[in-house]
Amino acid sequence: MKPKIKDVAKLAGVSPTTVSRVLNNRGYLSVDVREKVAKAMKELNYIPNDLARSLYTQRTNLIGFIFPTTANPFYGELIFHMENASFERGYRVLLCNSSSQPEKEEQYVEMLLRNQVDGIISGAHNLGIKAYQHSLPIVAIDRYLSETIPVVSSDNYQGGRLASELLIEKKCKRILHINGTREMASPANKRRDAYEDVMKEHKMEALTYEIPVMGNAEEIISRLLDEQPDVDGIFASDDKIAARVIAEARKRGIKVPENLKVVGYDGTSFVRDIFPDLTTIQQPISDIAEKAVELLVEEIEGIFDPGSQKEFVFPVQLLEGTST
Amino acid sequence: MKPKIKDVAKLAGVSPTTVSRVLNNRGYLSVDVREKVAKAMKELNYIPNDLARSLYTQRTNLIGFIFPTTANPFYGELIFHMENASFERGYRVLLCNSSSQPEKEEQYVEMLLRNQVDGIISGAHNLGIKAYQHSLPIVAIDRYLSETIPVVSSDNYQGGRLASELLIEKKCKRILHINGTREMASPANKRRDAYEDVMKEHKMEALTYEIPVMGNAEEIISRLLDEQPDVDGIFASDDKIAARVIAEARKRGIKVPENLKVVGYDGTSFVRDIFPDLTTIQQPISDIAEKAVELLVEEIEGIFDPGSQKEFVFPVQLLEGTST
DNA sequence: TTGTAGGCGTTATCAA
DNA sequence: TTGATAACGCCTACAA
Repeated sequence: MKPKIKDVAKLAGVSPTTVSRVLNNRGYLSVDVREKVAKAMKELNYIPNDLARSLYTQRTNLIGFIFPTTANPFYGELIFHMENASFERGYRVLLCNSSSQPEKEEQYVEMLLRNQVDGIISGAHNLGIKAYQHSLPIVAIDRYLSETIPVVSSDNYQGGRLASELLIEKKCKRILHINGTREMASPANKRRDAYEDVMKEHKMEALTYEIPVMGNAEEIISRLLDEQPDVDGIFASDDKIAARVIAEARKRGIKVPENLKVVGYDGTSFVRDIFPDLTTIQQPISDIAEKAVELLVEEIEGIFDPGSQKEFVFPVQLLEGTST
Repeated sequence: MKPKIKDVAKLAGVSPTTVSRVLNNRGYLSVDVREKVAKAMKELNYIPNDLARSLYTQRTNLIGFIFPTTANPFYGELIFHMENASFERGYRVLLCNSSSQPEKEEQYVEMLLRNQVDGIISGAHNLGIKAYQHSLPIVAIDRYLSETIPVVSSDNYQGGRLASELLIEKKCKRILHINGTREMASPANKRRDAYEDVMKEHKMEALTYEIPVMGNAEEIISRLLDEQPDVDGIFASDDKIAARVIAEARKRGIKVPENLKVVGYDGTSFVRDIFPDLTTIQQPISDIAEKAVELLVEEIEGIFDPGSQKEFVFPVQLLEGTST
């Protein structure tokens, strides 16, 4: 069996309390005892049981992440940075990929609560008021979850403007937008708002092709190119869609950027690596990740009051490739 | 405070034991009591504390994942599928991204042990015998960790052959390979072995450019193209490198595939989406994920004996794009 | 069919 | 400076 504090105590010839003290470096301890205990721990290869500890302390140092999917590098990178930031602060991460079963998001929340997580960071969609009711520290990324849940995001409106204005500068006459549906209360909708505002300012018609959550992007892109033969500029709401637009355009002999200019969104380092030609709006993923973890941990530790500030917005950056 | 079993019991007018029974559906229970308890739980919004339960049962239903980084879609997709498979089997996932601090991998293992995980799935590099010593169920993906730890992987040798032979079929005369260094005991080395075997069989010179773990791929690719003006075929050990080769070649005015043919490796769905033109060897990621979880869970539950079979290899598939 | 009591491994209070 | 004891929330013999 795994050694426990009692075993260490017996071997060191002290009481369990004393062992616990050296473990947590609390109270007065003679050097002698310290050494004896340390030796016994090493000898037994003792590893403390955090379950038992957490049961008593009422703190697990566990954070739950609820995100659509690590398979998408945007979330993958976000999660990578958040996990690092959490680890640095002494927190571990319980991972939930919600996208394969969006309706199970509530199950995930309950599971996290059963596991006594100290807080949750969510970038998923449907997480309603339910989770908040449990009065657990929560931070959202790019999603409005409720009145009192702070949201960390990039400056989506600014990003939408940058992308749209770039296409105008580049003399595009017919600029279209591709985005998800408006259903979810996401700050990402502001990308579309910005696009529409910019179009209006330039007296151009705004038209957005929507891709439903479970929709077939391929098909919608095809349809767009069929229906809009005079399109010469496309602002896609993420890099994956932008890349597909370019692939489909090439297939049809439409030259990018000569005949069609395309701007994406996200600018993950993976896509930058693999597709450096793509013009895109880069989100400061590591800043967002760092901030979200910082907020959550401060909320958990009672330093940050979630009522004090609701939104944390980070600037984006336009990265010009050769697709515009 | 959070309601506990005692509170539920009081409200339902029964003993805590009875509540525990309906919770676990154990022993004999009258319908009447069942309903009363259920009602009380709902009323109090009771959520069981898995910590306490685990402390007693000595099982957490927690699995630790140790992988380089979710930022790489190959791992991102693998982890996505593994998390789903785990969830379906009633297990939750503690996530560790080891790549930012490779030397901390042992810390991660210890952390997982403190958290009393039931098992570990690892695709990281340095995890030595140490972890095995703790006699915890472990499954490795694409890494040899120790004699008794089962390895799940795709058929790397076959993949290496497919890639190399394709380039030969396509009449390439000077075929190079790009891969990581040989240091780690990884089945991925077999991709290189296969390349070398195929070259030998065709009496061609084999030459591999190595990219160290922390190395600059960009630079090495540049050097390769500088030093090897007559190269007309490259087999890259992953899609990211393949894509970079293509980007660099284009920059130099080398036409792909006319003057240079490139084959990648991995074939993640993300890269397929964003770069469908790339010829690649696709790993059956979801099969690997599913198998790894299945093995681990069976080992945890005492069904699978890790001594019985050591390797689980899944076939790969050649996907031809226009880069060859 | 239901309740009592003790224990899972740790920590903190209090006394020595 | 150290040790006995109770408690964290739950589960299961055993008793009723």
